[in-house]
Amino acid sequence: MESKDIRAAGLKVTLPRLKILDMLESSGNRHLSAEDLYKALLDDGEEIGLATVYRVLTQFEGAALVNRHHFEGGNSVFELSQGEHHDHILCVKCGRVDEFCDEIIEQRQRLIAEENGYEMTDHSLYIYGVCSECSK
Amino acid sequence: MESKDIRAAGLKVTLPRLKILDMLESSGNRHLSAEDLYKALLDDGEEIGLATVYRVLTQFEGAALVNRHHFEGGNSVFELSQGEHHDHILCVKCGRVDEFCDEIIEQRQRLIAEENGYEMTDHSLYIYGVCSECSK
DNA sequence: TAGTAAAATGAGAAGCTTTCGCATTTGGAG
DNA sequence: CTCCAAATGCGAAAGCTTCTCATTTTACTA
Repeated sequence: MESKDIRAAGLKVTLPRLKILDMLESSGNRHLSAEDLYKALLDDGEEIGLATVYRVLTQFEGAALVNRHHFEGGNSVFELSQGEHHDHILCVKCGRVDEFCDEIIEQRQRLIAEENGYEMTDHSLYIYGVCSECSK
Repeated sequence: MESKDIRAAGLKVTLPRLKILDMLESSGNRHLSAEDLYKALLDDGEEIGLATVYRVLTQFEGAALVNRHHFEGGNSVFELSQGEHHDHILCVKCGRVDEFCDEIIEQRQRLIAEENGYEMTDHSLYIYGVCSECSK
């Protein structure tokens, strides 16, 4: 029950928003596209519109409840922003996604931003490759 | 005259392809969207179709003549792949793009891929921030 | 240098993801 | 319980990118 998170974001606690949050938590896949989420909810018998899914995800992103990623060659995917920041490494064959944190890279990024006269607001790092399963 | 590059890619040397290459070289902006390129060519009085621009850029990408980037929140941009690999830092206010290379980050990425059992094929790193001009 | 087959082009249609507009419904404060 | 602002659902519309196909161009050959 995370109604408080929704309320804390200044949003009304509505059925669609709760359902979307539930789905993000309970789905085996931590990285879902809006379409994935929409279909999963329909399969569960929910009545919801795709536009609502997009709207809510965008609001949740603004409220830092979810993170949006633009993986190569496709649509946005969303994940619950639980815990600390992390980056992603993905398999170009099977689509598998793994997460990692690397403090050294984070540090270098801050340094590079500074060296170039930027105040860093965000960054995105994706490593693409072939996972161990797919390279057998 | 880089007809040889086009030919080396197994492509016929056609007017549109030469024009696109020229524009990528001569444009002050190293990072152009397909639309930018298309409009710039029209402004130069060329007769070319947008579909051709997309097609050619995709082929050039396959031939490693250009690199395609997906900057946040928008369309693809292309740049001539001259010289060595580099990453990008962009201003979220004015859209300015700077480039940088960081061997330490490159190293860490290779290490992380290895640790996760991936054969790295590619990676993309974008740092977003506010540039010195815009933060005044 | 002309002829020819294959490849490339241009224009518009179509595909996908995402957003918009608006009438209807819902949440929650009073 | 009532009511108003906020949220929803639906279809339409907006980008960006790709596809289709008739026409043109390239590069090879005679």
